[in-house]
Amino acid sequence: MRLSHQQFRELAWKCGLAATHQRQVVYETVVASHGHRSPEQIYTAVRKRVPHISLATVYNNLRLFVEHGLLREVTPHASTLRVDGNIKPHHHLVCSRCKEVQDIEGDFIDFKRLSPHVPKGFDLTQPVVEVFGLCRRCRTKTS
Amino acid sequence: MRLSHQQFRELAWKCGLAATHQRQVVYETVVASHGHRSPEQIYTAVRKRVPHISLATVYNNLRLFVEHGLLREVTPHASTLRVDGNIKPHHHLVCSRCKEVQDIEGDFIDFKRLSPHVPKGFDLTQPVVEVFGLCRRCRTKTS
DNA sequence: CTCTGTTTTATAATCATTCTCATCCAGTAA
DNA sequence: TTACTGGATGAGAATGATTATAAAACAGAG
Repeated sequence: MRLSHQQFRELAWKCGLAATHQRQVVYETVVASHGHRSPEQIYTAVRKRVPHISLATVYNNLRLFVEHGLLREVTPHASTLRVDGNIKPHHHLVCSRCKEVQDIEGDFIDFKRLSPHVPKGFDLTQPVVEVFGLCRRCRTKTS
Repeated sequence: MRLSHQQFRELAWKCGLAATHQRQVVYETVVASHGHRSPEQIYTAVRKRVPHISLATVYNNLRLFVEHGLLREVTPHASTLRVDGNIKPHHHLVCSRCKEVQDIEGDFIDFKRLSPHVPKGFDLTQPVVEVFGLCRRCRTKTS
C-alpha cells in the first residue's frame, strides 16, 4: 500500500508523530504485507526502498505505531517464557498493557459460531483461549 | 507441592524421562508456585533447595516438561514480535506447535458466560481473542 | 559394582531488542 | 529562503533471554 506524503502526514499528526520518510515506508510496508510479520522481515522489505535504514529505526517506529494504535501487536505477552503448572483445561485473561495473566474458567466459546471460520484441518479439540483486555490497575492509569 | 521420589519417578517414566533430583525440584517448584512464572523466577526458587543448579538445567527441564505435557506454556507464540497492519477488530487462530497465526472473523464469545468469570475492573470493551489449536500441517505430522 | 547413555554444569555463543550518541532532518518562525 | 530547534536516524555497542558445547557426574540396567 502506498500513501501520498500528504495522507501519511495527516495520519502521523493525529498521533503527534513527525512524518518522516522512513516512518512512512515502514508503515506502508507493514500494511501492505497483509500478515503477521517480524521486525526483521519488515526491515528486509523496507530496505528495498530505503537501503540505508537502520534496524533500530524499524524497531523504534514499530513500537511507536503500536503504542499509537496504528498497528497491532500480535503477541501482547510478557516477552519471556511463562510456565503454568496447572494443566487442567482453563483459559487466560491477559492484560494487554502490563501483561499480567489470570486464569479463568468457563465455557464461553460458541463453537457453532466459531467453527465456520476455522479452516479445514485445524484441530480445535482442546482449544486454549486467551482473552485480552485491560486490567483494573492499567485501566485507571492516566497514561 | 512435594512428591515422594517414588511418585515423581512414575510421573517421569511415563514420559520416558529419567527421574533426577534437579528435575523433581524444578517440577515441584513450578506446580507449587500456582502462577505463571518465568524461568528466572523458577531458578531463584529452586536454588533454595538445590543451590548449585544451573540456569540451563532449569531451561532444559522446563522445555522437556512442556514438550511432554507435564507443564503448559503460557505464551505459545512465536518468540519474536509480530506486527499486524489490520487494526479492524478480528481474532487470531494460532497453531500451538508451529506458531502460525491466521485471522478469523466472527462473534463467537458468549459474553453472558464469560463475564461472571472476569474480575471487577477488567476492561473487555474491545477484547481480542486468540484461540490455540493445531494447524493441519502440524496435526498430520508424526512427531 | 560396573557400564552406558543421559543429565548436569559452567561457560561461551546466539539472537532479539534496546541503548547511546553523534549527525541529520522536519517543521516552525523570521 | 534561511536559520533554528527538538525530535528522528544510523552505526554499533550493550543488554537480556535462551541455547549450544563439552567435560564431569549421575541414573538406571545388568
